[in-house]
Amino acid sequence: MPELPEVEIVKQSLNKIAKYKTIYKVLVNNRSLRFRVPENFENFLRKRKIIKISRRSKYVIFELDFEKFLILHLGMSGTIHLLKNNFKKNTNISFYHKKDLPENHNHLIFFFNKFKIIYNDPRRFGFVKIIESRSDLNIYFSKLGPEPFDKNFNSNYLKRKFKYSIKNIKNSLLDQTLVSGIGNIYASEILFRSRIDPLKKVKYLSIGEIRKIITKTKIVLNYAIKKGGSSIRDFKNLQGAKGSYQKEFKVYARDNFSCPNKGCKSKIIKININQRATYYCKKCQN
DNA sequence: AAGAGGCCCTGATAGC
DNA sequence: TGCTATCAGGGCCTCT
Repeated sequence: MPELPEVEIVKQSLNKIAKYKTIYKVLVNNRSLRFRVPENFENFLRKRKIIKISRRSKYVIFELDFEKFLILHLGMSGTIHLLKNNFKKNTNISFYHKKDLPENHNHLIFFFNKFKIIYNDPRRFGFVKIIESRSDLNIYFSKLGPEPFDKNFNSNYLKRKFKYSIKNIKNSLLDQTLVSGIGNIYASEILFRSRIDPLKKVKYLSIGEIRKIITKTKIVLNYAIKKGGSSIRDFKNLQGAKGSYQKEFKVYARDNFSCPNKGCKSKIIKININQRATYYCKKCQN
C-alpha cells in the first residue's frame, strides 16, 4: 500500500496526536508480522515518552525518550487507526469511531492516556523494530539511497549510478538503495510525466532525461502528499479520510484508457517489468 | 557484484 | 452460487 507520500501523511497525523505523549501499555495480538515481534516489545515500550515521529523512506520512526527508537514499516497492507478512549464530539481532532475499525488483523495496540493507536495489517508484510541508539538507527538506514527531496538526489549522482548499469529505469526507481521512497504506483506516474520508456536501460538515459526524472519525481511525490496520498484499496489517514491522489493518476491502473496527453490517440498499456505491473503510453514514452 | 526471481501473506476480483 | 486462479501499493534472501 504505502509509498513515501502515504507514509508521510501517517507521520504527520501521528505527530499531531502522539507527540510528547506517553505510551502506558502495549498489547500484541499477533507476533507473526514480517519479522517476529520480540517478546520484550511490550515491556520495552511501557511508560516511554514519544519525543517526535519522523519518516525515512517508507519507514515511520518513533523517537522515544533516552534516545531509543521504534521503527514501523507498513508493508503492502498496513494501516494505522486512532481510537479515542471515550468518543466525544466537538474535539478539535476527529478520531476513528470504534465501529469503523476493521474487525480482524489488529495486531498491535498502543495505549495512551486518552486514545489508542492500532496497527492493522491483513497481509502481515509490515513490521516493527526496536532500535537501541541513534548510531544503530543510522546503521539500520545506511543502505538506503537519498530521499527524493534531498539535495544529494541530483543529476551528478544519478549520472554516476547509471553510467554502467544495464537495468531498466522503472526497476531502478524501485531500487531503494538508489533513491528511497518511490514504489510501484509513483514509478509509473513519474516516468509518464518524464516521457521516458520504463524499459529504457539507464546507461542510455541522456542528461536531459535524468534531470527530467529528478524534477518529475519531486513534483509527483509533493503533489501526492498535498492531496493526502493515494487510496487505491484501503489507504486512509488516521482519521479515516481517504487521500485523493488516485484521481490524479495519469497511467497507473488505467490500461486501455486513452493517453491523457493532448493530441495523443494511443491507449495506455500494462506490461510486467520484473513481476510488477507497469503502465505507460508507448507513443509518448520512448 | 549486479541483477533477476522466489517468497512471505490475506483478500478482492475475474472467469468459469 | 461457488469454485479456482490471478493479482495487489514491499523488501529480504538466494542464486547466477
